[in-house]
Amino acid sequence: MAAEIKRLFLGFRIRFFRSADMLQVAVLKENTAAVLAALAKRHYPTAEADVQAVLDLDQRRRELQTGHDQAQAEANELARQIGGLMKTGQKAEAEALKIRTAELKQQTKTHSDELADTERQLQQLLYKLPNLPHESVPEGRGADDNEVVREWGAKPELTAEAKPHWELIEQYDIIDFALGNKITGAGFPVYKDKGARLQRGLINFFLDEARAAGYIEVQPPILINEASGYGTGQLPDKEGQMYHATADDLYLIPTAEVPITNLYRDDIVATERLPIRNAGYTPCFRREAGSWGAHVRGLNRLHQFDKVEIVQITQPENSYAALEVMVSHIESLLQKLELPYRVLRLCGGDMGFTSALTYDLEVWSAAQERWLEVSSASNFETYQANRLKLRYRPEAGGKTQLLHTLNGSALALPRIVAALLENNQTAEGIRLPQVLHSYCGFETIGG
RNA sequence: AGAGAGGUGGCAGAGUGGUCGAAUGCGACGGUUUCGAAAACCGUUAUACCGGCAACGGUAUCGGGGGUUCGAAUCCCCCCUUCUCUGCCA
Repeated sequence: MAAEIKRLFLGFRIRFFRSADMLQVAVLKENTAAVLAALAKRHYPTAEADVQAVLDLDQRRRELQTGHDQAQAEANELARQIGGLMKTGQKAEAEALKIRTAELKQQTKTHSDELADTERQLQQLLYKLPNLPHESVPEGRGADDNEVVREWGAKPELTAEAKPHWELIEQYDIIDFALGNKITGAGFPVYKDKGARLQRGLINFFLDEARAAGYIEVQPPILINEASGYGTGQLPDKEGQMYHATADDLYLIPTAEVPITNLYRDDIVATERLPIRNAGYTPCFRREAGSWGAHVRGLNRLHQFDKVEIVQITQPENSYAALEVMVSHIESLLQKLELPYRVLRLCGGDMGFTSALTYDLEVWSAAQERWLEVSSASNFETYQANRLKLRYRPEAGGKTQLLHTLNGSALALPRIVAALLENNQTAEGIRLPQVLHSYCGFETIGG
């Protein structure tokens, strides 16, 4: 799901976040060498030039800000004096002051135009820079360089007659792509009978587990406005990946992370509310333009799918511990579903743009004989919080500081369903894992 | 969807062109008082940026954006949003 995260987070915003940077300028300034080293791990090509340009633009920005403020201060003072003169009827004196005022007005206009321009350039540049990888992120350029942290479970031995899930769903008539084609289009399957009930059971199972793990359930809107799209980074660059309802200028969410994380946009969170833990089930919509290929048959890639997402917002010193706990929660789901899986720590070259550290979880799909990504859990540190203006106050009366945001899928349904069907197929039908029996109201499909 | 009325600091609520970041009340925090607490009294109580070691000073922000003006919470335009009535609907 590294690619997925990348798709989701490449977009950036300028207009809504005048002073929000992606990487904080102060960090670049004070730790230039460390930043450059971290960007090298990402194989980010123009790091040195970009960082230098950021520092130069920031310098320019300060100068303009100072100039603007001084001119404006003088203008404000003159306005006060003119007010006093008008009151006492000294018209001529007031008119004399207006001459200087007109000058200052021109000056502040020039300054603020230039300032806005400089800030825009600075933003664009900062938005180009990816997050800095955590020190534990392995070196590497692509998926082959990801580090397998651990594997769990034994891969099932299937018979020669074993089928991939796209055949099983037809055999048992539980998921119907042709019907979806008729009413919507490709990639919008219809779940029927036990297929539909399995979906519902999985969603309830995931939500109940999340609640037991301390996550507060939320049910957010699945259409979001432009500001939210920019808040978590889907817009504007990845606009083409979201469905856009142009009549109302709203977007269908590609993941619940967008509305849930944006819940806390512009907040200064009271310390006693931390950490924030939310879980939410939503359908997710992705246009997946240009990403279809021969290996994405059946449930492997859809335009609409269901997912339970978990989100955490923590104090900086707690975020990496929180990430580990999130991953073990996701693992516990897979273990209860009795699906063999492995945990990958993504390398610098494969990691999503906004992430500092990402774990992907993949289940073994026995009939396809490949690993399927079913979850991606990331710590974004302050990268998203900076854009969201999501802060807290470490000490009463002290300065605000950015929080850390994290999220993970727990879990995305389609590939889980694919693996459940394939791995558990027998001559007598598909035997569901014990934990799902009460959730679904049946134990087998077919047979 | 149509008509009308609103959107001000943590909350409530003044303010309709001039020194207003904004009265007053409540809440919160600190202090005085008290054995302790309540009450009373005094004080503090937004965010961001710029300058400064700091103290502090400056700038911006009264739903969002633009405009008029020497000067805008206050006037004008557009948008968002809340409430009431009508319409429609699950």
